[in-house]
Amino acid sequence: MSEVGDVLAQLDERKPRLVLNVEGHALPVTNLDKVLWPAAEGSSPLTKRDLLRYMTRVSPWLLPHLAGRPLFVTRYPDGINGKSFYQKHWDEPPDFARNISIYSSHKEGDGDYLICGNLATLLWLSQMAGLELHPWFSRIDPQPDAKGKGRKFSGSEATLDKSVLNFPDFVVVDLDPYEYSGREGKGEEPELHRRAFNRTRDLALRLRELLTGLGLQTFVKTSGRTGLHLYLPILRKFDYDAARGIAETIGRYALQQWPGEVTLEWSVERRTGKIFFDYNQNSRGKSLAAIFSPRRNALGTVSMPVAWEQLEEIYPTDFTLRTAPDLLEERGDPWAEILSAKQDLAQLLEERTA
DNA sequence: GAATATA
DNA sequence: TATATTCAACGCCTG
DNA sequence: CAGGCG
Ligand SMILES: [Mn+2]
Ligand SMILES: [Mn+2]
Repeated sequence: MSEVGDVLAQLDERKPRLVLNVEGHALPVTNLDKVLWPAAEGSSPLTKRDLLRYMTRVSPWLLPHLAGRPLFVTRYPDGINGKSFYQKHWDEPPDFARNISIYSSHKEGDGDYLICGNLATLLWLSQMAGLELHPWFSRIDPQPDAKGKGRKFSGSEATLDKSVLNFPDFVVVDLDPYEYSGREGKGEEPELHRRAFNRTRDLALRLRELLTGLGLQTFVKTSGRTGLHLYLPILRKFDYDAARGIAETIGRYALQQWPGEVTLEWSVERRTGKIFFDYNQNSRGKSLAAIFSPRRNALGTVSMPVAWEQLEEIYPTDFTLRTAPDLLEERGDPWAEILSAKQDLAQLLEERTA
């Protein structure tokens, strides 16, 4: 039996706690019937067992996207309505998990970061109620496009600066609609609604047209909450600062082209009515919710990749812990080849400035 | 959620 | 054995 | 340096 089928069969045993055998590793899992996503309008509750099943089923598509990337999580031990917190470092991760030492400017010293390279690590994070996965945009493997870059990440800022971890695989754009439905409580973030999502979708389609015109291939996914994530895969010739500069340039162009739709404002209140073009995540140690990551959303939505041709037919709530695995098995992952579609921005800039 | 301390 | 307490991030920008 | 922000 496949590893996925084997773990799913073990999870069918209706005990509240089990010791899973995952690829030969013993993994204790507890509180399997604890509700992490309470029942909402039109949806039954989702438990920790449901989370483990979901992660197991999507793992064949998810793990390749996490390979070699430092990963942190948002933990919700008491469910999505309970207290949550980020966790980047683990004292003593299980022996099947990989930990690497990376310099941190904040700490002025080294810290250990987790890299998730197997199903056991993924399910251990679920047991820790690490629902939301946040992988870096850079990774430790220099193959195939960063062969000369350093592979030592600790000791000093200078060492990390010149290492492969300072060179992201993507320029990313986070599109967050700040059009409010009017039903939000005071001080709350805008909730998902049709008009705001449709505007965000239309902006994404225009951005795609712009980038296609420059000969660039872009990938799109739902964030799992209200907006969209655009990823532009690049050869690792530019560091994070340069990637951020490119995203900012695209953002300034978009603001000038569509001033009624786009905002680059850092102040939340000044974003009202517009779509926040967030280029600020192009930074070492920052992240967006991973592809296929569950989110803090009443319906149990996940971040789902979408083919551009399908973007006008979808809505973020189409993709949940319940629905995404079947869809993935039917249609496959539109992002599967993203690392084979890396583009030479250095050459493009050279051509266009020449 | 887990480790630790205390009754 | 049961309960209480503590802990779990950080990079960048602006004033 | 503190506070805002994601
Ligand atoms: Mn977003
Ligand atoms: Mn954002």
